Amino acid sequence: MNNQSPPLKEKTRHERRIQRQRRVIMDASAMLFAQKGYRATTIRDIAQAVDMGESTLYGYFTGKQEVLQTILSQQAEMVDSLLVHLAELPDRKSFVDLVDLLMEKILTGAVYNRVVIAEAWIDDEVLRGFVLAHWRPILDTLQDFISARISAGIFRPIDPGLGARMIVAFFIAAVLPVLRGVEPPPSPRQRRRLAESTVELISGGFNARMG
Amino acid sequence: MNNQSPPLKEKTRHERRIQRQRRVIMDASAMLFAQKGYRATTIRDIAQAVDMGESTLYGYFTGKQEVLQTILSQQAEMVDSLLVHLAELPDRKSFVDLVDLLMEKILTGAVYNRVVIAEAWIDDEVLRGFVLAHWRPILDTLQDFISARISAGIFRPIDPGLGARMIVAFFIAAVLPVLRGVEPPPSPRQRRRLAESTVELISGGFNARMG
Amino acid sequence: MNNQSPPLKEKTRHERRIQRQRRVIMDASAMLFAQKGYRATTIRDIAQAVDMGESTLYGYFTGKQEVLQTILSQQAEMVDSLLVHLAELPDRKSFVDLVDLLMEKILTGAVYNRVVIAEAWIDDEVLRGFVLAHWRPILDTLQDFISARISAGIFRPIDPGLGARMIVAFFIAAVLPVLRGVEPPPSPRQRRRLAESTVELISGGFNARMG
Amino acid sequence: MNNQSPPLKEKTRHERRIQRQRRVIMDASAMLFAQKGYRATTIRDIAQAVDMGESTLYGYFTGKQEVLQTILSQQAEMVDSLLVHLAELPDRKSFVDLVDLLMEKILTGAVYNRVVIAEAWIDDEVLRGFVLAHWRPILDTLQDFISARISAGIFRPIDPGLGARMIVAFFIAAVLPVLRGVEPPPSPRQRRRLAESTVELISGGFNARMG
DNA sequence: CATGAATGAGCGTTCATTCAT
DNA sequence: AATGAATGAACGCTCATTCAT
Repeated sequence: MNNQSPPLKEKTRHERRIQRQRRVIMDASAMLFAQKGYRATTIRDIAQAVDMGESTLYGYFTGKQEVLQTILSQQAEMVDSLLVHLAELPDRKSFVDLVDLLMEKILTGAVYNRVVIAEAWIDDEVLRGFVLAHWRPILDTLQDFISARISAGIFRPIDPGLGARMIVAFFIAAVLPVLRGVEPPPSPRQRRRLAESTVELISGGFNARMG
Repeated sequence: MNNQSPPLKEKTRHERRIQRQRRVIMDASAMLFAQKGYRATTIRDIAQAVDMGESTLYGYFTGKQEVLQTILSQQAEMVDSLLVHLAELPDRKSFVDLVDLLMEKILTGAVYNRVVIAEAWIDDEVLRGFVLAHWRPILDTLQDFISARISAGIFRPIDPGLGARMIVAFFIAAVLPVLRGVEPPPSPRQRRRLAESTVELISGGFNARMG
Repeated sequence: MNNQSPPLKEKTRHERRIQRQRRVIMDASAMLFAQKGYRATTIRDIAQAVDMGESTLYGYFTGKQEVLQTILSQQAEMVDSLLVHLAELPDRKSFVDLVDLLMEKILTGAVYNRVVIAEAWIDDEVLRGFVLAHWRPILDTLQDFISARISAGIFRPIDPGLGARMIVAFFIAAVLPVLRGVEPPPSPRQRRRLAESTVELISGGFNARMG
Repeated sequence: MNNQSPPLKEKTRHERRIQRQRRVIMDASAMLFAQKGYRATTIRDIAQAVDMGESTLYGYFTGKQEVLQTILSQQAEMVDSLLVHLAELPDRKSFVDLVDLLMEKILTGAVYNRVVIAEAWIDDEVLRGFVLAHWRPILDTLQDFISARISAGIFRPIDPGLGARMIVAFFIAAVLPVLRGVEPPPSPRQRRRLAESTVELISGGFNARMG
């Protein structure tokens, strides 16, 4: 029999329990941080939301600050994970896939991103350490993508920097209302259609083609 | 005796003084709210910034909350004032003027807008009462503007809602880094050029024209 | 069957185990109480020091308070045990032996005594119940000892109370730095020499003898 | 008239008020620290003792810690002030004056010294930074004093280090019960007599002079 | 018997606001 | 009108102790 690893399993079970609890706390905290802001959210609020004693939380996090830090770090990792996909995309798949993927990734865990943005909007350290630092490679990749298409004669010769920023702009415009919670998250179908429209408009612009 | 108007004048002078002080307090507060967030900014911080006693502030505002409310209201009025200009623009002036004007208005008092955004991002009441309520007419106007151009055959038949959102998207992309303070405010020249590039890209898209 | 005494033996073995554990816990606690103070020492500190779960400690003591009480009681018993030796000493052995013995007893388990002093210095109940109550007989014995020597013409006629206090004074001076941990505990040889010097000075004073 | 310095006086008045309040708080705190220990004394205890709101205390001290620090520093200064007197004494005045002076200084503000001792007994930093550091010069002076008397043939040739420690020993023995509060502070007369007895015993020892 | 998890009570501290001058 | 002083309410956090396994 394979009962050679009970100690491992035992440990894993315990650790899984802890991880599960941390998740529960983080989810509730993110929800509250998103709705009221980090500062205005009290430990009591969080404890109430997860139905624990306040002091119990301190068994899973060293304090309110660490809950936020963990949320930020987790989202930073999420952003990093985008890069892996992006790097291979431009050649193999269409522009639409790229936009669709970015949207999907961002909107998954929308509440968490709302928290990240809220903090980054106020705190320089968060902005630089967690947002700019991790998004920069994405922007660079986009810029390379545009440059390559210009070289290939697919795009007309525009400033790649401005171009990259514009893609991000559409992005933000599409995604912000959902993150903020004024629009419901789109279904995969809706998201795909939005991505297609977006790419079409970016590609062709508003202007009518002259016959 | 010369007591014809002195009471009036006295009162006016006094009121002007009060208004001046309220301005000073609001400016300092907005600066601090922008940098540290409303919650994290203490009355003591503000009093120190304007070099007054803490309790003196209560002679000009009923409390910290009212300082914020006043900032929000003021910026809501600013947004309303955009509408007046916008309403006449589409016919007389170019698209570029429109974008340029919007940018200019938004970036004037950037700190105030940063505060508005920070609060609206967190507080539903602020979002609805001060932001959505006042920006909605602007969006509608943009949508009308696009519809009109489609009817006129200038734009190709796209969804006007999506179009309006895209204009706002560029807008946000151009303006957000300045509001956030990661980019310096552009000079009028730079702003104009940015507006031109933006409009050009919106109009023509990225794609190369086929011969 | 051989179950005549097993229950007894079993119980005894068990009790010994418990006593051993209590000792371990008390030693670690005394160390920590001495270094950081009773209040500042947490159950967690103790548990960590003895490598047990925190709640396990409650199987051996009813709480932190009882650990302290046990330490205090134990040292009170130690002081009582001094009396047995003292009572017979003055006649049979020299003054030096007396001082030496006291020093040895006090410095054995120095950490425990440091804790006792710390508590007695702060808590009236501890001072009266554990320190004064048990030291009083020692002081009385010393006083009797001095009175007897005065009667015998060995000491000159001084106030026996003041004399007893002075012996204790030398005592404290010699012992306090070791208890406090600013001096290492003396070797038996060093202790003997210190006792001799002390007694010599007490006997003869500082003054040079006039020819 | 001498009303040229009102601003100075005004400032002084305000500062005096603050100093007075700090004194009140320190006195009450020292009392409580002495009775229950620093750790066991809560801000609420202190606030209650001085009949203030808890938060009011923070207008005078940055926290509980600073109250203790101030007490410690103050007593350290007191000890330093002893040195000034000591330096001139040995030649001009008698040994008795020296002992009497030391006693008086130590017993003035006995509660404060009790707190200092309590902390020094537990906290190494306090012991070294506030006690040893400031008492060392006193001990050195005593040692010099003894050496000088030995050279002059007044004292017999004993170890000056041991001698100094013995003087301190008597000192501690005389003073400790008062600091601890088990004996009332002596009147100046009583103190003088105690000093005289002490010096006599130190000088001549217990032993009867042999005819 | 041993223990990690849970928790209520309470701590030191902050701060928007009010009060007395 | 201006202000330093005062404060209640609430916050983040700790810890001795209990509980469930």
